[in-house]
Order: sequence, then structure tokens, then C-alpha cells
Amino acid sequence: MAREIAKAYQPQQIEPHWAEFWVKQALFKADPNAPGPVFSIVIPPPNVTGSLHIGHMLEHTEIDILTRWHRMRGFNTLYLPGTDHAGISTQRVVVKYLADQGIDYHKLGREEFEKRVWKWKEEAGGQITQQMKGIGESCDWSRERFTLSPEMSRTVREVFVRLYEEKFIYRATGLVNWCPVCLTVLSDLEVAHEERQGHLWHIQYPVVGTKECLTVATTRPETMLGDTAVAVHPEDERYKHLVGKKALLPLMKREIPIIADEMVDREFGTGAVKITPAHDPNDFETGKRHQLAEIDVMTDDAHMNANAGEYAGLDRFEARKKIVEDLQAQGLLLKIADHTSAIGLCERSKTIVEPRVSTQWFCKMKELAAPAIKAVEEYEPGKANTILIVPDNRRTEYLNWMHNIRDWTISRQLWWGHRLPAWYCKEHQHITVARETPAKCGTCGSTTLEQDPDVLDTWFSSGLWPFSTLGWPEKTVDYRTYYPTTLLITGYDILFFWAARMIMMGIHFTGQVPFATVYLHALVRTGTGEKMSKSKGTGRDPVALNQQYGTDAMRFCLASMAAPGTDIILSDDKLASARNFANKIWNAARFLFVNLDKFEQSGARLEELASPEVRAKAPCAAGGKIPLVDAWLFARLAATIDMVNDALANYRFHEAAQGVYQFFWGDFCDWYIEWVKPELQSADRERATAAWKNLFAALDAALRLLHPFMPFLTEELWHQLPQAAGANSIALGPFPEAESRWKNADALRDVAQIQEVVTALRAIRAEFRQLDARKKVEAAFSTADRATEGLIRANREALERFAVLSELRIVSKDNFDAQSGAVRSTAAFDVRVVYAETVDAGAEKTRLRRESEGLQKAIASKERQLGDKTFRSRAPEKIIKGLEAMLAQQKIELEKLQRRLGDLDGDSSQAAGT
RNA sequence: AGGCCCGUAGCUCAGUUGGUUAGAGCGCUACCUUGACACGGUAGAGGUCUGGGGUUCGAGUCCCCACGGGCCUACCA
Repeated sequence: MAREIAKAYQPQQIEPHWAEFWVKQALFKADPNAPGPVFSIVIPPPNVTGSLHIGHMLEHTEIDILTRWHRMRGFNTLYLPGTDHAGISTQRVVVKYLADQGIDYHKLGREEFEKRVWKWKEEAGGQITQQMKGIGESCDWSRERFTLSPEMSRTVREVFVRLYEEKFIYRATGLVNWCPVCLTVLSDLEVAHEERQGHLWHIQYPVVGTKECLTVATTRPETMLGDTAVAVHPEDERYKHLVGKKALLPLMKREIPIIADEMVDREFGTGAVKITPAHDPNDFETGKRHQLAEIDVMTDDAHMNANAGEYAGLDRFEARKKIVEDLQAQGLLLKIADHTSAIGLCERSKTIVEPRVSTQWFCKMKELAAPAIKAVEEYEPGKANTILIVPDNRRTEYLNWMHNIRDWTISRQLWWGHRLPAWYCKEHQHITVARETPAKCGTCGSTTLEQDPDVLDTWFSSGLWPFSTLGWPEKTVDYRTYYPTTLLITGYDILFFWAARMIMMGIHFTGQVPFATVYLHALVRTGTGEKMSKSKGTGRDPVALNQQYGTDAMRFCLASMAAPGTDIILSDDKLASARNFANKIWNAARFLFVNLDKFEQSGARLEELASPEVRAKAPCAAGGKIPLVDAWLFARLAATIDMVNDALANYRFHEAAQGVYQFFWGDFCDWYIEWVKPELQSADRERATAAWKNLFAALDAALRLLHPFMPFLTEELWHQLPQAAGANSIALGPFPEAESRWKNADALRDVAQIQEVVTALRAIRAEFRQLDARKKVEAAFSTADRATEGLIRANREALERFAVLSELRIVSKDNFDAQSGAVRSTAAFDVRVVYAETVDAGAEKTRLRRESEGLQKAIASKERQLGDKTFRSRAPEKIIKGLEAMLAQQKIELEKLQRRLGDLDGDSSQAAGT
């Protein structure tokens, strides 16, 4: 069965096939009745507006690696996909989309607009899920969810009504964050702070009935139009005499009281503060204490309104400019000082947020937060209903924020989202909150009801995600089986937005934590350290990169950099290196297939080589015993499996990735395959068969080990293995076990010894610049240790091949010394390559000197330490013993080095003499 | 303002409870197109772990200070 197999791995040619296969076969559909412990994970729902960006790629890679790993190990596994309706984002996108077609969404009206968004969602909103399918994420697509679906709406209403009835949700008038571009109120979290260079304007307010002026300092002169007082500190001697008097508000010619309030910082500015209750949170509170009027001087879109007198109609920043000019003209502007302050920006539109008085819906948080704090604080491994947050420093962040949590503004002035289930009667504005549209007012019975036009913050519905997606409030089979979920993987940038709220809501409504562990992954940054962002044009399109390097390479690359707590900077170098790895795997398999044809021609049957029984017994013996290198390979494999399992269990993706990389490339390709090459073609039938059996068993296990990281490549290659015949997918497992019979410390030690000898011989060869790399030369080996001698003797063939030797002669110390040629020594052995051309004695001496200097230093430091009484009395026995053993070795080595140096000096002086 | 993180080879980063001569990938140098792979092979060069102080028998690892970089939270006008 001759195989056509491409010389280089071409991911583009195999990925679409398997991606489609996995979806069509519904291979990853969860079955609540399946055996095994449960592993369930819900996707952090990406925005429907979105397309896959590099951050998703990292997140989904981590989720998919863990999901596939668990599935292969026999867990009852669910990876639930879905998308978020993303209120503000989506509304902005569709408004713009309509505007591009000359349609003003206001004119469409709410109902029609919502229809258009749904239509847009059906047509364009599926992009990200299509991409996820294309990159082979092992989701259960039959359980895909959308945060604004009718089922989700029912859950949202249920939650809203209950929280209202429990008095968590309330409606109130307060000072809120207003985005003049998105035209909605924002929660505190949606306001991003940024330090900006600004000014502190000192403005003189004349005091009525005196010739004095009170100078106030402000960063926002335009808000003075809404001033209703000036405040000073009650104990400020400079101003005590003015308290109770009135100031004449410049430009507006309005008399406003001069009040005393503790909130004033005497040190800051002039110690006198203008009070604008309608446009500043502090002033709002001060206004409440002093019963001051709240004069809103702006419109929704941050232009000055009728309250702003002659400035009405101006944009807030134009107004600022004009006001400053006018004040200057009137001689009331005392000075302008530079001043930097953190200003609030709308997370979405990047507009400066305007603090504003408004009536909104809020959710009380303190009480909801308490059990969510407890769940994290009381975490212990295995303790029910507690949550582990990884990495640890995020846990501290979470706790800090939760301890200082403030009420959550949940209403939004948008059309796209879950509409508030609250109705007002026309007559009295009584509030009726209900699960179903009520027929009459719950208070007065009026039948003229109007529903609140607002929708809920997007995060309100995503906060219910882990249980809303599984059927809650019904106790469905899915809910009973898969809730609480096992794990949440998300970015630390939405720890508060999302994770914290899920924990609070989950505990409150289900009595259980929504997930046992939160793993917060890194952000992918650009070379300059910024977060990669499509809007800034600094992002890399993962789909294009997948196309270029292969999805598996991308996954492997991200995994190998995903050390917990460390942000990732992606580069083409790293992607290329991961692609090279994929190619290496491809070619290792290719080597097997190409040579298998030859072997089959000699009459071998595949079943004989790769039946399940053969694999169950691997490694297979030849001539009654397991060849050393085979024992070694499986020992390395077992160690790697243990390491990968341990690393993945602790979210140390980079360690797991580096472990499989090292095993496959370093151990399997560089040493094992090279070692057994001749055996595969051996005339000794039994030996060849054993080699083939072990090769197939090892590759089979290696592919399974690699599968969570590189699903496409491994699926493709695995299907070409003889043992895969008739099987459906490598993805269904099993994951290789680190068999106890594979563990073999002796084999590990022995092969390491042989590798050391090979490396020493190769290094000498490399020093002979004249020596053709392919020319076989003679070498001598000497050791004082009989076991080592036996080992080398038994593996002489392999050694000769690896070091390109005509013969490796094992000689006594005296015979060794009698020969000429370049030498390398360790404490355990000496090797000499016999070659007519001498090495560059000068270079050799330099190397030896440097090495012996290093050794001398190491020896001196060890002797010092071992000579120290305190060290001897306090250090653990193990450390002392280890140090002593190492010291003895180093001394032998040093002695050899120096003898060699002496020889070289002798040679050169002799040469000089003749 | 408070809190957190980072500063290790030319570059990007690992380095789990402090313990034997600090690792990887890329890049670099030399040699090798050997029948799996040049997206390859072999050998090598290269860091005393930002600086200073301290704890300790022993510190890249713990503590303090300084410098440099980043992030988060926050109603100082």
C-alpha cells in the first residue's frame, strides 16, 4: 500500500476536511447519560458583531486544549458555544451600517430597528461561530446559545423580577455616567480612566455687597453655568467671613450662596470650589446636603441647553473655549495653571463621559457580593462551593474590588437588548414589575400601562450565562448534569464585568458557585506592549495567520507562550517555529509511511505490527528482551505524559507545550528514529518487526498526546496509521497513560550516558576543520567503570553510526594514553578521535583553559561551602551528599583537563624545539 | 491617591516550596544538501539574573530602598 504523502505539511489542504468532519459527525455533542466524571465549560460568549481576533484565538485554544484533554481521558465533556448580543456594540455597528445606506435609525422607530438588527444578526452575526467551526473547536454545536434568544429572555425576566421583589433592584435618581455619543447611561466599569494634560482655571466670583472676589479653581469652566453655590472649608480662615454671603456667578449673573462644607480640600487650588450638582459627583452630594438646586446645562449629546443662556447650542468644548474667552474679556480669569487629571472615557466610543443627574435602575451589590467573597476567600482544594482563581494575584484583585463594590447601574437607553420588565401606569407612574406583560397596574389597577423603554446592561444577561444556557430555572437534565460548570477561562480584563457578576448571580440564584475554578488568561499584546486591537489597527487577524502558518501551529505557538500571569507578544518568528514543529511531526510520520512500504514488500502484515494487543504490550521485545533505546523512549514518553498531565491540571500550558515539543523533536526524532533506522530494515526479521511495532506504538501515543494542542495534524496522521483503521477519530481518545511498566530510571540513565559519549565524539570531530563530516574515522574509548564499559560495548554499533566512526575501540587507560588524536574527557570516561590532521592546538588550549577555570571556580566554591561548619550542621543531608559527589567528579575532570593541557604544552614545546 | 505585576543571553520569554556549573525558542558562528524533514542535521559562542542594602550556611528565587516599564481600581474640584 504505497502512500502519497507531501514532503512538507500543508495545513490548508487538510484543515477544512476535518473541521467539517467534526461538525458533521456531531462528534463533540455532549451526552448527559455518558459515563465518567463531568467536565463542562461554557464559552465566554463573543460579541455577535465580532470576528475572531487574536485574543479569542488564545482563549479558545486554551479552552479547547483542556476540553479535548478531558474528553480523551473519558470525562463526560461539554464545551458549550454561543454569542452575546452585546447591546451597545451591536447597536453602534448596526446604526452605522444603516447610516451608510442613508437610513436614520431614529426614523425607523424602535420596532423596525430591532427587526433590522435581528436581520443583520442572522446574516452577518454568524461570522465568529463559522470561524470557530473552521478552526476546529470541539464545541457541542447542538447546544449553541445566544444571550438575547427567547429562552434567555425568560431567564433574564425571572431574575429581574426576583431581584426586584427581594429589593435588590431599585429605581432612583442619581448622578450617573452619561455617554453623549452612545446616548446612554454607563456603569462605573464601562468608564475607562485616562490621564490627560488639562488646565486649572482660576475664576473670580464677585462677592455680592462687597468689593471682594472669591477665586475658584476649576478644570471644567463650562459647567459653571450650572453652578448653584461656592463652597469653602468651614475652618478656612481666609474665607470664614464670606460664608453665608452670596457670590455673583459670572456670565449668568446669578446670585449663589457661599457655603461651608467639609468636602473642600483647603490645599487644593484656591480652597474655594464652585458647586455644580448636576455635573459632578462630589457636587451632587454636596448639593444634597445643602438643598441646592440641580441645574443641568447640557443636552443628551453634550451641547449646552437652554439653561446655558447665550451659550445654548454650543458643544461643551466650544462652550468652554468661549466661556474662557469671555471671562478673560471681563477680567475675571485670574490665571490658567497646567493640571493633569484622570478623565473618564466611554469604553466603547472613547468619548469623554459626562456626569449627569438621571433616573435609572440600579442593583444593590453589597449583599450579593458577600457570599461571592466568601466563596473565593474560603477556597480550599476539594472544598465544595468554593472557587479557585488562577493566577493568585487576580484573586487579590477580585477580593479588593468586591469588598469595595458599589451599586450597579443596570438600565441602558438603547433599543437592542433585554427590555426591562417594568411598566408604569399613566395616571400615577406606579411601577409594576412582572414576568409577563401585565394587564393592569399592580398598585392602582390602571390599565393604561407603558413599558419602560430601557434595556438591561448586556452584562446583566451574560452574568447568568453558566446556568441560563443549561436551562435554568427549569431543573433540566443538562442543568443537573453540567451545572456547576467545571471551569471558566476568560481574560482578566473582564474579571469584574463578567466573572464577578456570574459568581454573585450564580450563588444567589442556584445556591451553587457557577464554576469551581476561574483561570484568567493573558492578553495578547503588540511589540510595544499595547493590547492588540482591531480598532487601533494593531491586531493580527488570526484567520489569516492560521491560513499562513496553520491553525495547529497557531494553537501550539499560543499555548507555548501561555504562562499564567504573563501577557503574550506574538511574532512571526514564533509562529514560524511552531509551524516548523508541525512540519517535523508530519515528516516523522512520513518517514514511517515511506519505509513501511519497503517493509511490507518483505511480507509483513500491518495487523501484526499495530494491533491493539501489540500496543497494549508495548514496548515489544526482540530476542527476548526490550532493546535499550525502546525502553528509554517509553520511559521518556511516560515522563512526558506525567508532566503534561500535571502542567495542564495547573493551567501551565507553556510547560505542557514545551514538554511535548522536547519529547517529539528531541527524543523521538533526533535520537529514537535515528537509532532504530537500520533495525527497521534489518534482515533479522524479529528485530525489524519489534522495531516497527514499537515505532507505531510510540507514534500512536505521541499523536494522542499532541492532539489537544494540534488537533488537525494529529487527526490526519492518526487516520493514516494502520491501527486507526475503522476508528472514528483520535479526538475521542483515549489519552495515553504513563504506564508504570514504561518507567525505567536505568534506561534513562544509560541512554543519557551514551548521548554524552556521542556528543563528546561529535564535538571532537567538529574541531577537525579538515575532517569531512561524512568520513568515518577511528575512535577510542576508555573508562574505569565496568558497567559503563559494558554499556558502551553493547551499543557500539549505534555509537559508531551516530559519531560517524569506522570503529570505536574500547581500550584500557594505558592503551588510550598511548594513542594520539584529540581527546574529550568527563569524570566517567575519555574519548579520543584518531585522525592524522591535528586540531588547532591553540584553540584547543583556549577551550581547555576556559573549561578548567570554570571547574576550578566551581570546585573552590564547593570546597568552601563543604568546609563551613554551619553549612554542614544546617544544610539537609541530601544537599551535602550531592555536593560531595559532584565535587569528586569535578576534581577528576579537572585533573584530566590539566593533564591534557600539560600534554599539549609538551607537544608544542617539542614542536618548537624541532 | 491606593493596589498589583514586570525588569534573567542580541530578541521574546521560562525558571513550582531559596540548595549542586541559570534554561528554551528565535537570531548568530562553523560544518553538513546523509533516502522523513534545509520549515532539516551536528557542534558552538553568548547572561551572574536593573542597581544598592538586608535575612540566610546558601538568594535569580524572601525582605527593604532606588531606578525603569506596564496594568488595575479611585467622585480631589
